Amino acid sequence: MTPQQTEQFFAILAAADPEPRTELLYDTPFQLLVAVVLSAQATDAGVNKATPALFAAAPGPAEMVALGEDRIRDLVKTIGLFNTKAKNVHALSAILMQQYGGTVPETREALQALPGVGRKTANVVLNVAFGQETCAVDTHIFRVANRTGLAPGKTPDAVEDALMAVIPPAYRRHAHHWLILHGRYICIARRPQCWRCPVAALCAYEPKTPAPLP
DNA sequence: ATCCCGAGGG
DNA sequence: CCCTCTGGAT
Repeated sequence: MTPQQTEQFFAILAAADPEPRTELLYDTPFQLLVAVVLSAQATDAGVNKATPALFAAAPGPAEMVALGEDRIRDLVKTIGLFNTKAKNVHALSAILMQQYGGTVPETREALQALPGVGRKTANVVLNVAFGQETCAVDTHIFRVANRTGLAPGKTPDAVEDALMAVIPPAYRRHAHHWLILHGRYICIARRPQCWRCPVAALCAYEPKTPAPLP
């Protein structure tokens, strides 16, 4: 994709959502962090169902530590990989209390040192909670970057590097948001909805899928 | 490369 | 019934 096409690509996605909300959907960076840790290999619907009760019981890291691993596990039972996730959420909360005064650190290194937090989760927190110009390459963005030809790469890390190299400065802050929504609702894994895709003309994916018969 | 591991969709 | 879903650690 040429730089002009890349510019157009983002201009079109941005036009669909010109002023993405910058307020957190969760009350605090801590709750966002926990929600993203829980979202690994899980559906967003499953996480959205479990988090209200979890955060009602433990809104911050102090309460999460007090709640204890067993009760956390109980509250996230309906999500896959719940054993690992309960352990990580509890351990991570304890570290925030011990090392960061109960706050969420704002650097990639500190975030990635937390249990259950890898590069993708760290990048989401940095972007969504702290407004940094990072792009978290999850399966949605990995697929969109490769399928469209926007920023091809064989590994998520390679795609992230490619994205950071091609995203025009004006779009860097919200590129993550626009790309993930595009992947979630239009450029779907099984059956991309090319017939209603706003960037189909710029996309390398072939054959473009036709609209389903009524 | 393998394990973790429930819910929902096709 | 089989597969995927906003991964991370070993």
